[in-house]
Amino acid sequence: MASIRTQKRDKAAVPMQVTCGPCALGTLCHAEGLPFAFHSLFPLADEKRIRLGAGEFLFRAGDTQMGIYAVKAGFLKSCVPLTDGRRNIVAFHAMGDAVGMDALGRGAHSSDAVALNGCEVCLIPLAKFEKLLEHPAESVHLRQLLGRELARMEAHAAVVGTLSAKQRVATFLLNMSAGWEMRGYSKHAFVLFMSRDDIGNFLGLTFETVSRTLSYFQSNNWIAVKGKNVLIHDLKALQSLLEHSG
Amino acid sequence: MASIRTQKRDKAAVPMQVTCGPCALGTLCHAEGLPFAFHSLFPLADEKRIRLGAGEFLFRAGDTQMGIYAVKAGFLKSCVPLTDGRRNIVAFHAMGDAVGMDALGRGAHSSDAVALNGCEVCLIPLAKFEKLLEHPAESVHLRQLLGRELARMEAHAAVVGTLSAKQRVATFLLNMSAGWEMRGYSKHAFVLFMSRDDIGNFLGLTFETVSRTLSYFQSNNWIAVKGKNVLIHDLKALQSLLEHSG
DNA sequence: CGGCCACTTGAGCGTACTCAAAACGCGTGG
DNA sequence: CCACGCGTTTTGAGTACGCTCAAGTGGCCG
Repeated sequence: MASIRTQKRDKAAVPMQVTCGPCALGTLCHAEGLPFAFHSLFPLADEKRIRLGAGEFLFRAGDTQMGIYAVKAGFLKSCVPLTDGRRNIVAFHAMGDAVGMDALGRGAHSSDAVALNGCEVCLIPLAKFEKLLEHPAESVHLRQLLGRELARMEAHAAVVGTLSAKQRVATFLLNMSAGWEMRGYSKHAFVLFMSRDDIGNFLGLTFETVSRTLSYFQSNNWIAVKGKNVLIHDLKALQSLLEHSG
Repeated sequence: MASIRTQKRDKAAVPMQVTCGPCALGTLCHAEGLPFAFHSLFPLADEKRIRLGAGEFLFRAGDTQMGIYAVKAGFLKSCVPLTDGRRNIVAFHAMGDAVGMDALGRGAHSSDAVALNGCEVCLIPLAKFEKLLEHPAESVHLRQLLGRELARMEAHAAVVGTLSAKQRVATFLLNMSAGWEMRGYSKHAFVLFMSRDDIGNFLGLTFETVSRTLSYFQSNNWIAVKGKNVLIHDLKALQSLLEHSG
């Protein structure tokens, strides 16, 4: 397993001071696979940049919406509050993602957005946003973005509602893999940017079950795991887990 | 339990021929609690009305999007296909709801929409839709609708991902109750318009568990159930189920 | 009345959870 | 540099919740 590097550079790579130079937002705003020039919305965003440390809140559920945020660097999670006080992670966000759109309904956020590590986001103020959307093209872009997010959330609800633990973790790995590939990185080797606890919370499992399942995949030589470093040896094996119900 | 009527009129009430007269869409399009005049979008829809029998598809996952649909009468469900061939219900739709918005991302639907009984929907063709949205007010309305739907789906993902069976069924009953109240009906007495199987599929449970849980609630005198007829005696008891984790 | 379908209820099982302990990584300080 | 301590992760053992399989009930329609 010499090919798995440790992640020493994690914090060094995001030293709380991210400049726009290395942040290739211009090209990576398409990273979501959007069929349009999403970055046409975001150059404006430079005027209001926000830096967050690990664990800091971008916004909290209930906060009135200031605008929409574009992730320039680092990673965040979206958590919806439950009636019993717990929080459930419903999405992870990486470079190029838009965050905060669920507030467009009420004008107030229905979820928290929390930085997983040092990260930087751009705020597009609501007023500017409205003005920008007077252009039909941008208006269509936003609708597509929202539609895509809605479809993604529907798929996630189906995953946590029906699949077994092994299937959920496999789906998670495959989605991470596809996400990195879409951003131009390897689909076989990547670093999980969240804890086992976060993965479990996201998938509706305990962190012990996540850990056990990853170990199981590794014992089958489908993957290699070392801490947050993942190496996928057999994508097809993971996919085939999803093809048979149960 | 004499106050629970049987549902003899179910099919008679929706006899495959719904006129616009009894369908109070004009006022009920606000039924979702939208803070705007949603019906300003939908008068146009009259030009293309669609009637569906129970079990008929409004559209299927993969179909190219023709437009957005407004439910005028009856009930539908949205189902996302899983890789193993099964389908998972991610939403139910009633009078006044908009259906098909998850296709705005790809231009193709990512879920099926299936009629639960005889029902009638209005199609707003995509072209007309785009033209209508040139008006800023309507554009904002649609964004709010999408944001609301997104927030609702996030909440649903959290429910099926973290809550126990009793909590899920309680949440479901409370949401049904709130939905009927919002539409001007009783929040204590209503008719479930879907089967136990559909409820289970929606909540990530088996229909046996749904049935057992309803019986349990009834044995506690929190509700009365007879077939699809529900009478809620103790809303607070159901709510208190959600206040303590586990 | 008979058949069908949706629903209810029961008994036993299996997956994922709970509780618990040990190993590991990482930052800090001697 | 190594020792220490904290938090995360791994692994284990027992439990419980919801699932599976199965029988029985009730409503509806031919």
